[in-house]
Amino acid sequence: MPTTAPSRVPTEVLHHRINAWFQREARDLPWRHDCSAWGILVSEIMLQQTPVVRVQPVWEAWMERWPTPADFAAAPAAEVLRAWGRLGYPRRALRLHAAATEILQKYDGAVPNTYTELLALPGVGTYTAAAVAAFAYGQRTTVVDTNIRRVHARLVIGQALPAPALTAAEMTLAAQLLPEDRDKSVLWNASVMELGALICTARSPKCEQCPVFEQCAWIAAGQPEPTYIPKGQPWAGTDRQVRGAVMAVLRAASSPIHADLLWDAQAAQLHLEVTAELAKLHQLNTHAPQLERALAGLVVDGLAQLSPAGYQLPA
DNA sequence: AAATCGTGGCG
DNA sequence: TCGCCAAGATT
Repeated sequence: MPTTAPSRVPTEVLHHRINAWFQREARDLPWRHDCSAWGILVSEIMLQQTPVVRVQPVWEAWMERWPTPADFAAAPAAEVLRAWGRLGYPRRALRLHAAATEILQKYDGAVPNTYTELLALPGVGTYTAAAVAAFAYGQRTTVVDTNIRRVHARLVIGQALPAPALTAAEMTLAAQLLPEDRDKSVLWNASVMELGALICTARSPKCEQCPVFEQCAWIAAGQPEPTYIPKGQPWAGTDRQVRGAVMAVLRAASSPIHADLLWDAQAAQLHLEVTAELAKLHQLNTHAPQLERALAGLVVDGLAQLSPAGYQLPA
Protein backbone atom coordinates (compact mmCIF):
# COMPACT_ATOMS: atom_id res chain seq x y z
CA MET A 1 0.00 0.00 0.00
CA PRO A 2 1.32 3.44 -0.91
CA THR A 3 1.52 5.83 1.99
CA THR A 4 -0.68 8.89 2.05
CA ALA A 5 0.80 11.66 -0.04
CA PRO A 6 1.95 14.57 2.16
CA SER A 7 0.38 17.05 -0.23
CA ARG A 8 -1.15 17.30 -3.65
CA VAL A 9 2.10 18.70 -4.97
CA PRO A 10 4.39 15.98 -6.32
CA THR A 11 7.53 15.85 -4.22
CA GLU A 12 9.58 15.65 -7.41
CA VAL A 13 8.60 19.21 -8.25
CA LEU A 14 9.68 20.40 -4.82
CA HIS A 15 12.94 18.48 -5.04
CA HIS A 16 13.82 19.91 -8.40
CA ARG A 17 12.92 23.50 -7.71
CA ILE A 18 14.47 23.75 -4.26
CA ASN A 19 17.62 21.86 -5.23
CA ALA A 20 18.07 24.05 -8.31
CA TRP A 21 17.61 27.16 -6.19
CA PHE A 22 20.21 25.89 -3.73
CA GLN A 23 22.79 25.20 -6.40
CA ARG A 24 22.29 28.74 -7.62
CA GLU A 25 21.98 30.66 -4.36
CA ALA A 26 23.66 28.69 -1.58
CA ARG A 27 26.04 30.58 0.67
CA ASP A 28 29.71 29.81 0.26
CA LEU A 29 30.36 28.45 3.75
CA PRO A 30 33.79 27.05 4.61
CA TRP A 31 32.49 23.73 5.97
CA ARG A 32 30.80 23.06 2.65
CA HIS A 33 34.10 22.63 0.78
CA ASP A 34 36.65 19.89 1.21
CA CYS A 35 35.88 19.57 4.89
CA SER A 36 36.75 16.71 7.20
CA ALA A 37 34.09 14.92 9.22
CA TRP A 38 35.62 16.56 12.27
CA GLY A 39 35.15 19.96 10.67
CA ILE A 40 31.51 19.14 9.96
CA LEU A 41 30.98 17.99 13.54
CA VAL A 42 32.58 21.13 14.95
CA SER A 43 30.43 23.32 12.71
CA GLU A 44 27.23 21.54 13.69
CA ILE A 45 27.92 21.87 17.40
CA MET A 46 28.80 25.55 17.04
CA LEU A 47 25.68 26.17 14.98
CA GLN A 48 23.37 24.83 17.67
CA GLN A 49 21.38 27.98 18.45
CA THR A 50 24.12 30.28 17.16
CA PRO A 51 23.86 32.14 13.82
CA VAL A 52 26.20 31.28 10.93
CA VAL A 53 27.78 34.71 10.75
CA ARG A 54 29.00 34.46 14.31
CA VAL A 55 30.23 30.87 13.98
CA GLN A 56 32.26 31.22 10.80
CA PRO A 57 35.33 33.12 12.08
CA VAL A 58 35.53 31.04 15.24
CA TRP A 59 35.24 27.82 13.24
CA GLU A 60 38.09 28.84 10.95
CA ALA A 61 40.44 29.64 13.83
CA TRP A 62 39.34 26.46 15.58
CA MET A 63 40.12 24.18 12.64
CA GLU A 64 43.51 25.76 12.13
CA ARG A 65 44.38 25.29 15.76
CA TRP A 66 42.85 21.84 16.22
CA PRO A 67 42.65 20.11 12.80
CA THR A 68 41.77 16.70 14.27
CA PRO A 69 39.85 15.29 17.24
CA ALA A 70 43.17 14.16 18.72
CA ASP A 71 44.62 17.68 18.58
CA PHE A 72 41.53 19.04 20.25
CA ALA A 73 41.23 16.34 22.89
CA ALA A 74 44.73 17.23 24.09
CA ALA A 75 43.81 20.86 24.73
CA PRO A 76 43.13 22.10 28.29
CA ALA A 77 39.48 22.86 29.02
CA ALA A 78 40.32 26.47 29.85
CA GLU A 79 41.76 27.00 26.39
CA VAL A 80 38.73 25.34 24.85
CA LEU A 81 36.43 27.75 26.65
CA ARG A 82 38.53 30.76 25.69
CA ALA A 83 38.59 29.70 22.05
CA TRP A 84 34.83 29.26 22.18
CA GLY A 85 34.69 32.94 23.03
CA ARG A 86 31.26 34.49 22.91
CA LEU A 87 29.46 31.88 20.84
CA GLY A 88 27.17 31.28 23.80
CA TYR A 89 26.12 28.14 25.67
CA PRO A 90 29.72 27.31 26.62
CA ARG A 91 28.71 23.85 27.84
CA ARG A 92 28.64 22.95 24.15
CA ALA A 93 32.40 23.51 24.05
CA LEU A 94 32.89 21.16 26.98
CA ARG A 95 30.67 18.53 25.40
CA LEU A 96 32.58 18.79 22.15
CA HIS A 97 35.74 18.30 24.16
CA ALA A 98 34.28 15.19 25.77
CA ALA A 99 33.13 13.97 22.37
CA ALA A 100 36.66 14.34 20.98
CA THR A 101 38.03 12.29 23.87
CA GLU A 102 35.49 9.58 23.20
CA ILE A 103 36.27 9.66 19.48
CA LEU A 104 39.92 9.18 20.32
CA GLN A 105 39.35 6.32 22.73
CA LYS A 106 36.51 4.41 21.10
CA TYR A 107 37.01 5.19 17.44
CA ASP A 108 40.76 5.57 17.13
CA GLY A 109 40.44 9.28 16.44
CA ALA A 110 37.99 9.00 13.53
CA VAL A 111 34.56 10.63 13.82
CA PRO A 112 32.09 7.71 13.73
CA ASN A 113 30.01 7.38 10.58
CA THR A 114 26.75 5.91 11.80
CA TYR A 115 23.77 7.80 13.10
CA THR A 116 23.59 5.63 16.22
CA GLU A 117 27.25 6.07 17.15
CA LEU A 118 27.10 9.80 16.49
CA LEU A 119 23.96 10.12 18.59
CA ALA A 120 25.78 8.56 21.54
CA LEU A 121 28.45 11.27 21.56
CA PRO A 122 28.16 14.04 24.18
CA GLY A 123 26.34 17.08 22.86
CA VAL A 124 25.09 15.25 19.78
CA GLY A 125 21.31 14.93 19.51
CA THR A 126 19.03 13.74 16.75
CA TYR A 127 19.57 16.75 14.53
CA THR A 128 23.36 16.81 14.79
CA ALA A 129 23.72 13.04 14.37
CA ALA A 130 21.63 13.12 11.20
CA ALA A 131 23.41 16.20 9.87
CA VAL A 132 26.90 14.77 10.35
CA ALA A 133 25.88 11.44 8.83
CA ALA A 134 24.49 13.28 5.81
CA PHE A 135 26.94 16.12 5.29
CA ALA A 136 30.16 14.40 6.36
CA TYR A 137 29.45 10.89 5.14
CA GLY A 138 26.88 11.34 2.39
CA GLN A 139 24.29 9.17 4.07
CA ARG A 140 20.54 9.27 3.55
CA THR A 141 19.29 10.52 6.91
CA THR A 142 16.27 12.58 7.86
CA VAL A 143 17.67 15.93 8.92
CA VAL A 144 15.23 18.14 10.80
CA ASP A 145 16.30 21.48 12.20
CA THR A 146 14.40 24.68 12.94
CA ASN A 147 14.72 25.85 9.32
CA ILE A 148 13.44 22.61 7.85
CA ARG A 149 10.59 22.47 10.34
CA ARG A 150 9.47 25.95 9.35
CA VAL A 151 9.68 25.26 5.62
CA HIS A 152 7.65 22.08 6.01
CA ALA A 153 5.08 23.82 8.20
CA ARG A 154 4.48 26.47 5.56
CA LEU A 155 5.10 24.69 2.29
CA VAL A 156 3.30 21.45 3.09
CA ILE A 157 1.07 22.01 6.09
CA GLY A 158 0.07 25.59 5.38
CA GLN A 159 0.82 26.96 8.84
CA ALA A 160 2.90 30.02 9.71
CA LEU A 161 5.07 28.19 12.23
CA PRO A 162 5.83 24.63 13.27
CA ALA A 163 4.61 23.30 16.61
CA PRO A 164 6.42 24.57 19.74
CA ALA A 165 8.24 21.24 20.03
CA LEU A 166 9.31 18.71 17.42
CA THR A 167 6.58 16.10 16.90
CA ALA A 168 6.57 12.55 15.55
CA ALA A 169 4.32 13.73 12.73
CA GLU A 170 6.96 16.18 11.60
CA MET A 171 9.59 13.46 11.49
CA THR A 172 7.24 11.26 9.48
CA LEU A 173 6.57 14.06 7.04
CA ALA A 174 10.27 14.84 6.68
CA ALA A 175 10.98 11.17 5.99
CA GLN A 176 8.26 11.11 3.34
CA LEU A 177 9.67 14.17 1.62
CA LEU A 178 13.22 12.82 1.55
CA PRO A 179 14.36 11.69 -1.93
CA GLU A 180 15.05 7.98 -2.23
CA ASP A 181 18.38 8.53 -3.93
CA ARG A 182 21.26 8.94 -1.49
CA ASP A 183 23.03 11.85 -3.14
CA LYS A 184 19.76 13.64 -3.81
CA SER A 185 18.72 13.20 -0.19
CA VAL A 186 21.92 14.87 1.00
CA LEU A 187 21.36 17.75 -1.39
CA TRP A 188 17.72 18.02 -0.35
CA ASN A 189 18.56 18.23 3.33
CA ALA A 190 21.03 21.04 2.70
CA SER A 191 18.70 22.80 0.26
CA VAL A 192 15.64 22.93 2.48
CA MET A 193 17.74 24.09 5.42
CA GLU A 194 19.22 26.86 3.30
CA LEU A 195 15.81 27.86 1.99
CA GLY A 196 14.62 28.26 5.56
CA ALA A 197 17.69 30.26 6.48
CA LEU A 198 17.62 32.66 3.52
CA ILE A 199 14.07 32.84 2.12
CA CYS A 200 11.53 31.11 4.33
CA THR A 201 12.70 32.98 7.41
CA ALA A 202 10.85 33.25 10.70
CA ARG A 203 10.24 36.97 10.40
CA SER A 204 9.37 38.66 7.12
CA PRO A 205 9.95 35.72 4.76
CA LYS A 206 10.98 36.65 1.22
CA CYS A 207 8.13 34.83 -0.47
CA GLU A 208 8.53 36.78 -3.71
CA GLN A 209 11.97 35.20 -4.12
CA CYS A 210 10.88 31.69 -3.19
CA PRO A 211 11.40 28.94 -5.77
CA VAL A 212 8.29 27.11 -4.54
CA PHE A 213 5.97 30.06 -4.08
CA GLU A 214 3.44 28.47 -6.43
CA GLN A 215 3.51 25.20 -4.50
CA CYS A 216 3.28 26.74 -1.03
CA ALA A 217 0.31 25.66 1.09
CA TRP A 218 0.75 28.64 3.39
CA ILE A 219 0.52 31.06 0.48
CA ALA A 220 -2.47 29.16 -0.88
CA ALA A 221 -4.17 29.50 2.49
CA GLY A 222 -3.62 33.26 2.50
CA GLN A 223 -0.64 33.32 4.87
CA PRO A 224 -2.62 32.70 8.09
CA GLU A 225 -1.16 34.01 11.33
CA PRO A 226 0.48 31.65 13.85
CA THR A 227 -2.03 29.70 15.92
CA TYR A 228 -0.02 30.18 19.09
CA ILE A 229 2.26 32.75 20.64
CA PRO A 230 5.88 31.58 20.87
CA LYS A 231 7.03 31.87 24.44
CA GLY A 232 9.83 34.32 24.88
CA GLN A 233 13.24 33.61 26.29
CA PRO A 234 13.63 35.65 29.46
CA TRP A 235 17.04 37.23 29.83
CA ALA A 236 17.31 40.43 31.82
CA GLY A 237 17.72 39.65 35.48
CA THR A 238 18.08 35.90 34.99
CA ASP A 239 20.76 33.56 36.25
CA ARG A 240 21.81 33.05 32.65
CA GLN A 241 22.72 36.68 32.32
CA VAL A 242 24.82 36.48 35.50
CA ARG A 243 26.47 33.24 34.38
CA GLY A 244 27.38 34.87 31.11
CA ALA A 245 28.92 37.87 32.84
CA VAL A 246 30.90 35.65 35.21
CA MET A 247 32.16 33.51 32.35
CA ALA A 248 33.35 36.63 30.55
CA VAL A 249 35.37 37.53 33.64
CA LEU A 250 36.88 34.08 33.95
CA ARG A 251 37.77 33.91 30.26
CA ALA A 252 39.63 37.21 30.51
CA ALA A 253 41.47 36.26 33.69
CA SER A 254 44.88 34.58 33.61
CA SER A 255 44.77 33.74 37.31
CA PRO A 256 42.04 32.83 39.81
CA ILE A 257 39.52 35.57 40.60
CA HIS A 258 38.84 35.96 44.29
CA ALA A 259 35.15 35.95 45.08
CA ASP A 260 35.42 39.42 46.60
CA LEU A 261 36.17 40.86 43.19
CA LEU A 262 32.92 39.52 41.87
CA TRP A 263 31.13 41.53 44.55
CA ASP A 264 33.16 44.59 45.31
CA ALA A 265 33.40 47.20 42.60
CA GLN A 266 36.14 49.05 44.49
CA ALA A 267 38.45 46.07 44.76
CA ALA A 268 37.67 45.19 41.16
CA GLN A 269 39.16 48.42 39.85
CA LEU A 270 42.57 47.24 40.97
CA HIS A 271 42.35 44.16 38.79
CA LEU A 272 43.05 45.81 35.44
CA GLU A 273 43.07 42.59 33.47
CA VAL A 274 39.37 42.02 33.96
CA THR A 275 38.12 45.51 34.72
CA ALA A 276 35.77 45.72 31.76
CA GLU A 277 34.24 42.31 32.38
CA LEU A 278 33.83 42.96 36.09
CA ALA A 279 32.18 46.28 35.33
CA LYS A 280 29.54 44.52 33.26
CA LEU A 281 28.94 42.03 36.02
CA HIS A 282 28.58 44.80 38.61
CA GLN A 283 26.20 46.71 36.37
CA LEU A 284 23.75 43.87 36.72
CA ASN A 285 23.36 44.69 40.42
CA THR A 286 22.79 41.04 41.11
CA HIS A 287 21.72 40.06 44.61
CA ALA A 288 23.90 37.78 46.67
CA PRO A 289 21.75 34.66 46.35
CA GLN A 290 21.63 34.98 42.60
CA LEU A 291 25.38 35.34 42.19
CA GLU A 292 25.89 32.41 44.53
CA ARG A 293 23.47 30.37 42.48
CA ALA A 294 25.15 31.28 39.23
CA LEU A 295 28.62 30.45 40.55
CA ALA A 296 27.48 27.14 41.99
CA GLY A 297 25.82 26.30 38.69
CA LEU A 298 28.95 27.05 36.71
CA VAL A 299 30.99 24.80 39.02
CA VAL A 300 28.44 21.99 38.78
CA ASP A 301 28.48 22.27 34.99
CA GLY A 302 32.26 22.09 34.93
CA LEU A 303 32.57 25.58 33.47
CA ALA A 304 34.34 26.97 36.52
CA GLN A 305 36.55 25.74 39.33
CA LEU A 306 36.80 27.03 42.87
CA SER A 307 40.09 26.97 44.77
CA PRO A 308 41.23 28.91 47.85
CA ALA A 309 42.63 31.53 45.47
CA GLY A 310 39.27 32.03 43.80
CA TYR A 311 37.29 31.06 40.70
CA GLN A 312 38.87 30.14 37.40
CA LEU A 313 38.20 28.19 34.22
CA PRO A 314 38.65 24.42 34.61
CA ALA A 315 42.10 22.98 34.02
C1' DA B 1 8.16 17.15 29.33
C1' DA B 2 8.84 21.73 30.51
C1' DA B 3 12.83 24.31 31.90
C1' DT B 4 17.37 25.59 31.40
C1' DC B 5 21.33 27.07 29.11
C1' DG B 6 24.54 32.63 26.09
C1' DT B 7 24.92 35.97 22.90
C1' DG B 8 24.18 39.67 19.69
C1' DG B 9 21.90 41.41 15.48
C1' DC B 10 17.88 42.83 13.51
C1' DG B 11 12.90 44.30 12.44
C1' DT C 1 13.78 50.71 21.63
C1' DC C 2 13.26 46.00 22.77
C1' DG C 3 11.42 41.54 22.03
C1' DC C 4 12.35 37.92 18.81
C1' DC C 5 15.21 34.38 17.31
C1' DA C 6 19.28 31.42 15.75
C1' DA C 7 21.94 24.36 11.77
C1' DG C 8 19.51 22.07 19.83
C1' DA C 9 20.73 19.08 23.72
C1' DT C 10 19.92 17.61 28.17
C1' DT C 11 17.52 16.43 32.34
